[in-house]
Order: sequence, then structure tokens, then C-alpha cells
Amino acid sequence: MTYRLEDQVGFVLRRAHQRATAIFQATMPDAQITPTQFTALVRLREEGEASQNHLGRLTAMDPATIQGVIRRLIERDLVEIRPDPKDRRRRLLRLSEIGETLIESLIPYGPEVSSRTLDPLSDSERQTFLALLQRLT
Amino acid sequence: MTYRLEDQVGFVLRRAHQRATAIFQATMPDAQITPTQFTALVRLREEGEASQNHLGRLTAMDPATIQGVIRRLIERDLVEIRPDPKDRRRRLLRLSEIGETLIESLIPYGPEVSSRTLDPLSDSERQTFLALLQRLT
DNA sequence: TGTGGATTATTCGTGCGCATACGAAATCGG
DNA sequence: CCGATTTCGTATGCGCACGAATAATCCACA
Repeated sequence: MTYRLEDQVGFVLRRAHQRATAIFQATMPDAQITPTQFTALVRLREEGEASQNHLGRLTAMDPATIQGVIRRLIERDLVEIRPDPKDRRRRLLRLSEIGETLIESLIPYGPEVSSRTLDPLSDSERQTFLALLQRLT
Repeated sequence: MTYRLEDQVGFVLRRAHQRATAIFQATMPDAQITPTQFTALVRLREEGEASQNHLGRLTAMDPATIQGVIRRLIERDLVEIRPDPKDRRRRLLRLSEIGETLIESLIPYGPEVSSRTLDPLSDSERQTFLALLQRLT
């Protein structure tokens, strides 16, 4: 009878994600970088070197998606690529000097993005929300 | 130093939204319908008739996005379109017979999608989570 | 009455997201 | 060692998302 779209979690998640993306774009000083590109750079910084599919798993992107993300990062000279001598199927990815400098300069803005996104909630609500959200994944 | 990606709300929102979308696709018996198309059909059912931009606002899609969604729904004969005689800029949208039958048959699965998406949480946690999530939008 | 600003819809370009299919290479079991 | 299976990367196609630009139309108000 009464089906309320605004009570369906998928609909609200979609809108919350849209808002989070907009806040990311407005907060990050580099206008080109996207949330997914940022994620890939952060993971490469943690890993040092990773194959394409492996990086995809670390960033929650399927092989078709990570392929395009990496291509754009290589075009911007933020990521370098070389064949894996041990496994000729693989391509090993690593940050370039430029990429490392960029991600180091952007990471400090990460918490600000999160904080602005959670702005409508109090501190304790933020903790509760994030803990529940993490359990959904 | 320690920047934990999995604690950034945008990253977790992105993954939760991916999961919600996958559950929607797996649960809805119509394999063609997408979450956004479903949303547009539900809103048209509520509104009866609406212009394209107005429907976009009701479904959280910008004009460029709703345009493509509507085009695909018209191609599937789920939505009918006619010019607004009172305002020649507008195009009025309404459900077709087929569209009305389809959305009536799909709406009962909506709560099941939500329920499966929230599966990792208890009943009281679900209420808490949804209330906090709604305040983020 | 007329004009300047707002609204409506369209188009183009870029980027994420996934299903599907493919070929090359590695690996595992017999 | 050899064939079946798995993994890796690539490509294509479709759909969502948004910025920017454009043209048509409407409306408020001077």
C-alpha cells in the first residue's frame, strides 16, 4: 500500500553517496582527481607495487573499472607501469614521483571530506553511523 | 601517517551502494530494470504526471541524467510522453499501462531489497542506521 | 509593453560500474 | 609431462552521474 521510497536503504544510500562525492570534489584542491582515483593512489602508496587486478580488489573495483582508472592515472603521469618479470600476465603498478607528491599533499584533506560529509551528525552519532555502515560491506 | 581508507565515510558509502545495487539486481524479477529506473517509475506512479526536470528533482537526478533514464523507459514503452499545452518548454511524463502493471508487480520486492541489504544488522540497528543515513541527505 | 533573468530540455564530454567474452599465461591434478 | 582449470588483462556495450554550453520559452517588473 504505502511504499515510501525515502525509507528504502538503497535509495538513501545513492543520495548519500552523491552528496559525499560532491563534497569530495569541492574539498580537494586538485579539481581533476576523483574519489576512485584518490582511492587507487592511496592504496598504491600503502602497497608500493601491485598488479592491476590486485589493486582493483584493494579498492573495490572490478577489472574493467580499474583498467580505465589506471589508464587515466598513467596519462596524467601519476602512476608508472612495468611488466612483472615473474608472471608475464601481470602489469606492476607504482606511484610516480609526481603521483607520490600529489597524494601526500591530498591525504590531509581526506579527514576534512569525511568530517564535512558527516556534518549533520554529532560526534557520537558519527561513530555509531560509521560502525554500522562498515558492517554493511 | 595513518590514514585509514576504510574509516572514510565516502569510501564505505561507495562500497555499501555497490552492494545495495547488486542486491537490487539479484532480487528484482525483472532483470532489465535498474534502481534508478525503478525510482523513476515509483515517483511517476505517485505523481500521475510530471515534467522531466521535476521528476528529476523527485528522484535525485540532474537533467542530463534523467533524460537518459526517461529515454530508455520510453523505448521500453513503460512511460508515455506528451507536450504540456500550458508550457511549451515542458514534456509531461506518465506511466503507460505496461509501466503501471510492471511497477505494481515490482514494488512488493522493494522491502525485500532493503531487508537483504540491511541483513548484517539487527532490527534496532537497522532503525538507527536508516535514521542517521537519512539525516546525511 | 518589453526586456532581463529564470526555467526547461538537449547535447557533448568525461568518468565510474558491471556483464560478457576473449586470449594469454600460470597452476594444479593425475 | 599434459590437459583442465584458474587468473590476468583487454575490449565492447550499456547505464548512471555531472559539468558546461545552448536554445526555446516563460515570467516578473520596471
